[in-house]
Amino acid sequence: MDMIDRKYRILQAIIDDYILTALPVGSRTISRKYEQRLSSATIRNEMSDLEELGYLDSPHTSAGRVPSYKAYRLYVDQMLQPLPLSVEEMAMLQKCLNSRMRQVEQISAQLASAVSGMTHYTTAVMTRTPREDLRLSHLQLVPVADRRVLLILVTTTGTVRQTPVDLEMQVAPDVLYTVSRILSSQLEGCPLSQLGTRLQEIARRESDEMAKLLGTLAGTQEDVPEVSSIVVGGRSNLLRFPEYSDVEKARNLLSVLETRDKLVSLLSGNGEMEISVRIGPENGVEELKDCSVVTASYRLGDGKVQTIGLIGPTRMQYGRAISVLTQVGRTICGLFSDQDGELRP
Amino acid sequence: MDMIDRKYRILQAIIDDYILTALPVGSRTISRKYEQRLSSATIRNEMSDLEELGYLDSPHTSAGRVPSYKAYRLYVDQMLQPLPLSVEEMAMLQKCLNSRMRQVEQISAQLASAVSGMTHYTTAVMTRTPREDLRLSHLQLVPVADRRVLLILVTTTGTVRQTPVDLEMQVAPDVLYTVSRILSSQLEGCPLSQLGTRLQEIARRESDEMAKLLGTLAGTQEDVPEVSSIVVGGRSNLLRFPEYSDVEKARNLLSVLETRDKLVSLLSGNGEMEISVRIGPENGVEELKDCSVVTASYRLGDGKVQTIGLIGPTRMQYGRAISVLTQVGRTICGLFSDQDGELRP
DNA sequence: GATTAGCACTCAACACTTTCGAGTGCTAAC
DNA sequence: GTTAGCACTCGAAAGTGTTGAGTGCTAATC
Repeated sequence: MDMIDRKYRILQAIIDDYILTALPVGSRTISRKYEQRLSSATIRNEMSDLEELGYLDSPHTSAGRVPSYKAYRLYVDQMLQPLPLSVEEMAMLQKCLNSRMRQVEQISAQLASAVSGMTHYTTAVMTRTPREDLRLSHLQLVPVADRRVLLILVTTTGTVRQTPVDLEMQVAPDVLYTVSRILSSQLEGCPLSQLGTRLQEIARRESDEMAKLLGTLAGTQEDVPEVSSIVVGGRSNLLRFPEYSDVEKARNLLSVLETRDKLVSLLSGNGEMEISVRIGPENGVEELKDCSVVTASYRLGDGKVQTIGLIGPTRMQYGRAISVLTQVGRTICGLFSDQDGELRP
Repeated sequence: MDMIDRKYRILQAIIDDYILTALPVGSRTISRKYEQRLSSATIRNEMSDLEELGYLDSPHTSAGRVPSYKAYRLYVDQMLQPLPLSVEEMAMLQKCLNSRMRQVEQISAQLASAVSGMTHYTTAVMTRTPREDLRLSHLQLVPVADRRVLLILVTTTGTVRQTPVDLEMQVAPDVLYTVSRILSSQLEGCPLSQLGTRLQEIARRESDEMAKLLGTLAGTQEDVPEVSSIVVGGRSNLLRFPEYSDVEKARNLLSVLETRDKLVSLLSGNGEMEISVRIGPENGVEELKDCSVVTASYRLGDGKVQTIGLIGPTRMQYGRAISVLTQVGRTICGLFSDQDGELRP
């Protein structure tokens, strides 16, 4: 029996137990539940070593020991065994995402609630549209009121964006249609981010009336927000954990979840289709220094990128969290065969 | 000094004090803080009467007394004095709603966060569109992909609704335009709820190809949800109140706020531009039987109806809540001079 | 007759002590 | 290297008094 290996196993047992119970783990517990061939005294010696190595902390002399951040890091990096979901759970996920939904908001909400239900962790779903990816496919002006039109932009990926525009003069529907057709053909393939500038250019080449119209249109295409929506689900789950039975802590946490900026920073900064685990202070938000965040991003086929984040105490069930997010990724990618963010059964 | 009047004043003092402190109120407190000309013994007698009348409860023999639901009801119905907001607060509200926003979701979120910030109560904002009110003003088909078009409906109030439609055959943009124009003129003024039926009717009079197209369009106009969005803000405020320092209670409450149905029922059922106060069990949601809900509805000019609900403990600052909601109503109605849900500075 | 002072009684909250048990570290024996 | 044994530590839980805010009742006072 390799000694290094044994230390490793004991550390793993401690982390597993602590994740399960949230109670400091004593040598006796390990000896009875995990390493029955070793006496508590032996475990004690090992634990003493592990503490010296920085993997364990002791809250006080006669409590058990608690894993340190370093331990969780090691655990996540090396000790995690894949933990497949049950068939029922996968079916549940599939079913939940299957229902016909049109709005991204709705999908996100559904997803957040399903995932938080499955994991018991608070779940945040952020959807953003990387602007550079969006190119114009079709443009249409629709009359709404006398001097008011709706500018509809269809992108190559099928996303639709609508902007109300107030014109300075009245324009006949037929004219609007002609203008739409000309602009459509001239601007096809133009990145949405450059649409304003391109419209200005075209306007410069046009005569008085038309230039004015195009100028007004250009003016509406300035600030398109990148992050479109953030939905949070399963907040009440936070209060299940004994670490937040202190109301003040819970309140802090909840109020972070109400701060859009902090959520964005929590969910940003990892690549596409990649799962990232940020333990404790790693997540960068001061108030969440003893929370961990597991995030995953998926590309939704229509140019949108969705990031799902699970937020829980540092003693999170990382294996479970990662499995669920992986499966969600597979399910979503399988479903999104469509162009406008609509799900297909 | 009228005796009835005095009882009244004492009850009011008790409620006021309890709302402020959340602590059972004793006779001595009232005698010192509110009715200095009366001794505690006198107050005691009055309180004893009030208890017999059902306005006060005593948690146990030697605690003070606590207002009953009946007392709160009386308080709200008869004792409430108008409590105008400060100039700063009104300015804050105005400023917060003033910023240019396009999406109803955004307005709601902003509003929820502002109102919950001002009142320290959790705030839910529901937006719905009474279907019967919506009538078609303009219809436009926009090509998106080969066999895919976007059906855009503009209502008389200026709301825009878009539905992606998959066609069975490819249709040239010019044809789409012509069809749009004809349908627009034929269907103008048609309530959105009847749109599907009307399209079917027209289809029946048409030839093969066209009938198919119209039939497909009609098929998409079936289930338009009435409640479009619910946004909740200031959840963390709940944990400020000592009544929710019991984590289990707080969790229950939070999880009600995550149940869309319950939120809908909480926010539904009061008329337009009217403020409703539902105390404790009156709000009809079992889990919220010791919460009160103050709601107000406003018509947004574009046919949408927004309902704002403040959720807090039964010892809510009703006066304050009502003032804030009244002011919000005024501000919103002032701002919504526009047709498509966009706010104007 | 309404008001009040006075008194006995109640009960939660707080501080304090004791007990208990789960834990540790160390040492000596296996 | 492993383990049994022992002394020690410390938080949690349970028990104990004390305090103070509260009540209800009665008798005296205005």
